[in-house]
Amino acid sequence: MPELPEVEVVRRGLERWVSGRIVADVQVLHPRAVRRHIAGGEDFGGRLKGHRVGLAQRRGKYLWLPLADTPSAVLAHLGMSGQLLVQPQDAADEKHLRIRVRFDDALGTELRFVDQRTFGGLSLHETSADGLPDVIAHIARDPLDPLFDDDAFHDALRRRRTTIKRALLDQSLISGVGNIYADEALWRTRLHYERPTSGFTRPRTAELLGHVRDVMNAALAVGGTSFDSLYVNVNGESGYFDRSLDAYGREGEPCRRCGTPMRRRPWMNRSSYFCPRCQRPPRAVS
DNA sequence: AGATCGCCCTGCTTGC
DNA sequence: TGCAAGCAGGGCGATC
Repeated sequence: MPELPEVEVVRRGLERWVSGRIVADVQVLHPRAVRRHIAGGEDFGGRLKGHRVGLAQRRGKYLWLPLADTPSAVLAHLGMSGQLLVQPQDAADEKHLRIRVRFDDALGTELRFVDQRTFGGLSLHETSADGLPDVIAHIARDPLDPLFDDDAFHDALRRRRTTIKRALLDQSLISGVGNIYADEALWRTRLHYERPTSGFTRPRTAELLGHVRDVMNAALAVGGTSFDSLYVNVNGESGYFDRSLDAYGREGEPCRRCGTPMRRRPWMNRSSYFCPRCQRPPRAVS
């Protein structure tokens, strides 16, 4: 599943292989892939045609391609299984190919949106003065954004009546943190996922944010090396998930700090992985 | 308005 | 072996 570092790798790939090219034709092969484009697939393709693609942008797990000389952008979310690939035009269609974008040049490659589970999709939206697509105005800056405000995040944590993992996954507070990196950062900070945010001290928030950034940067460092080829590829191919996870998916395996078997708990239709010794529950939560 | 929860989707894994 | 249930999970809309 693509998390923020993988999405950033995709953004860089798009910037290199797609930005600057002019759209010649768009094929929408599955309506669900453009469900956020209310006017439908036909309208989506028609509005892209003839426009030059600007520099690829990203916030959290959203990325978008501005259409040059227009106040609009193609917004993309990869969801659970989405991929954006730059493929040779004569390459065989992927089994779950949803959208194809051809360009008005002789480079011989096309952009493909491939998505097995169809949680992701593309859509076209108006952009505001700062270039942000209007439909993601509510998405907070992500922790790798230089303009992310650590103090404001801390203040928001103190105001909320919620627990820390819910807050980490709340895209209006901080974006780009998914279930995996939330568990990783909490393990590193020795925090239980049900710890109330109202009692957080400034140093604790700072430590947590530091660990969130560390795990993301580590994954980015690994994942950013493998894409320097003709193809923009993503989707867990960084190898980071195979070797470097300390918490996620490690139920029953020894904690890398203290050796205590790690636990998994059902949580919000998901799972939370934690060390019962390093990450003590706040009250009667086991 | 803040918090919670169900739903969308498909392929792999697990269990009977 | 075959089938059903469970699981993965980001984001959004409905609900309280």
